Amino acid sequence: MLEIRHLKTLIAIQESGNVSSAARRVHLTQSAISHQIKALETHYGLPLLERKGRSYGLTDAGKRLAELGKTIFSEIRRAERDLSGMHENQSGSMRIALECHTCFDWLMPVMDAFRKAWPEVEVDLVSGFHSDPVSLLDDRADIVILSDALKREGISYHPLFKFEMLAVLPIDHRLKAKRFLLPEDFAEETLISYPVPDERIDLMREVLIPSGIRPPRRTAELTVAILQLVASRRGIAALPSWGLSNYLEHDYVIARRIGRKGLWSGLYAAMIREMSDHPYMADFLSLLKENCFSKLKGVVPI
Amino acid sequence: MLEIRHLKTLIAIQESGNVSSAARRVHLTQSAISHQIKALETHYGLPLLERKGRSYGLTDAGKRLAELGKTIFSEIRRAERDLSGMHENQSGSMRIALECHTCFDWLMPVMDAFRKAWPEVEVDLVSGFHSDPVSLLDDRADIVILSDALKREGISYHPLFKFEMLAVLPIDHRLKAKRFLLPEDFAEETLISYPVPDERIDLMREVLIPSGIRPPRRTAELTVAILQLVASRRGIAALPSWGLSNYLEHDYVIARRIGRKGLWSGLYAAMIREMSDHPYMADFLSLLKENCFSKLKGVVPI
DNA sequence: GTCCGATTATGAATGAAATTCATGAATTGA
DNA sequence: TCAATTCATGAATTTCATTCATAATCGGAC
Repeated sequence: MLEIRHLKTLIAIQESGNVSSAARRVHLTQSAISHQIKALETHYGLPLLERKGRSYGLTDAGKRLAELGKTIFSEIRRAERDLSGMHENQSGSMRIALECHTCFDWLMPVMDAFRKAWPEVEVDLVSGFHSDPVSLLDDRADIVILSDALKREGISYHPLFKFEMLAVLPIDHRLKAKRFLLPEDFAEETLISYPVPDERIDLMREVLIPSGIRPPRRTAELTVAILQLVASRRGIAALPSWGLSNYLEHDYVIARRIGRKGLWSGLYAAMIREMSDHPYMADFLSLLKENCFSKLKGVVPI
Repeated sequence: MLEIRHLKTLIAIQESGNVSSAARRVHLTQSAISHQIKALETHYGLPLLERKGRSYGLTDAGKRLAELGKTIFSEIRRAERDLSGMHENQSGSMRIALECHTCFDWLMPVMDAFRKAWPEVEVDLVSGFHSDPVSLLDDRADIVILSDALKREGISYHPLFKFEMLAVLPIDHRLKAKRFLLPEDFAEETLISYPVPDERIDLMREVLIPSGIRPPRRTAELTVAILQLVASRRGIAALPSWGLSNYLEHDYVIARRIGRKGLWSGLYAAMIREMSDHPYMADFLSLLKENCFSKLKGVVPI
């Protein structure tokens, strides 16, 4: 009766807080999830979801099953790693290139976990950015984390997640009363960003350039440095929501939506198609996804 | 990809030593098992079964997955017990009646495990035998372990396993050269058995009475006592193969097949249909089955 | 209050995929 | 060598999870 897929679903619900986005996460329709849960509930004769108006969470029983799921998945991964160890190909290289500066923040723990699991694989971060990041796969990198998936033959793209870019303002900024910012609002501000060309900045490419607005820019290498500049009123920035929660909670800065619907961006992992068969690559990908969804607030599956 | 059912299958193969009987165990055809294993093998790119002529077992990879299965199932059972604990009905009674004397031997560990898991349930062994054991369910027992499944309305029967009854002889018996015994062979022997009427002895009911042979009988309450009497040449007995392996290995007695095809008997658990819904009953049943197949040699699913 | 948007529930239809069926090949024991 | 087992495999079938279509529910905006 109980199947792996049920546990996957429950965990997705727990982590995303509602059925619809859990459905997206496990690549099913909302209907499928509802049916699954209902089947489980009638089987165990216990409610698994708490449907109290807006707040929608797992009951104790649901939580217990989600917990079961987590231990089971970690057991499965351990076993599958052991299996991979019985293969020949357990050594190799993994050069990771990042298009997105902020990604350093969550990539580190993933890399650590990976190194533990695959001590024979040589992991490297490829620094230096490129106008066509995919071309790095030709010689300099084995996997590229990038935000635009321009398909190219022979390259496989693995969607990681979607997230919102928020405008970051000092706490007492003149725009703080607005619920969301419009392109005009940026006209008189200095935009603080990573040191990359305009077209590599989502806010510029998607919002400001189309509106003909070109605010002065100032750059910093590290996310914390950008935030510090914002906090000290040197300008405003646009950063992924998931990198911000800590600073927002401590009232270091404030964040506002960009445009009525928000400015959304997606992250993908790209690699030479043949590479994705390598067990260690598959494992890295699953570590990657798992980590995003369980650790990063506000990320949504693509 | 990997699913619960695969793990069930692998464990069944490991415990039964070949695909066909594993198939019976999981209530599938042999073909289904083959397909399943093949799918797993191509997915992991590793062989899971060792097909070396006669000896047919799991490879290291297969063993690793079977191990994974076992830990997963024990996790699942733990979780499901916790879920049952969230129910109201966690107390109750469980009076077990046995038709088969030898069953005491393997029932004890099951009862112990059960008592640990369901401390609130009062477990009792109902002693005293009955010509119609099912009728015990009317008032004196909640579950009956019996060897013949005469269906009765409102009673649910749960097949446990099938096993062979072997004739047990002293090591230097005159019949020791025979590969199997025929009814005539019993004519001059004393039959040592549990103290129950002729019709309750499989050997009598199925073999000797139909052949008009009525050897003298002598009885003992305990299996060890019967074996002792046999070893000291007071007669021969017929006992389930799974209760014998210890004694055979130590050359305390020898065992021979009864009839060319052997004398087979089946064991069932019967209970009032409504009872089988109770979570603790379901749990007891699964403990029961699990225990039979993993601990008893030579038992086959029905 | 009610209209709208978002979210969940549910029955029926669909479709993918697991299972069975029908064989063939391989091995063993008589 | 012949029957009897056991496993493998491609095709047919059946099962059952998922999707589709739609209703119900709920909260917030006006």
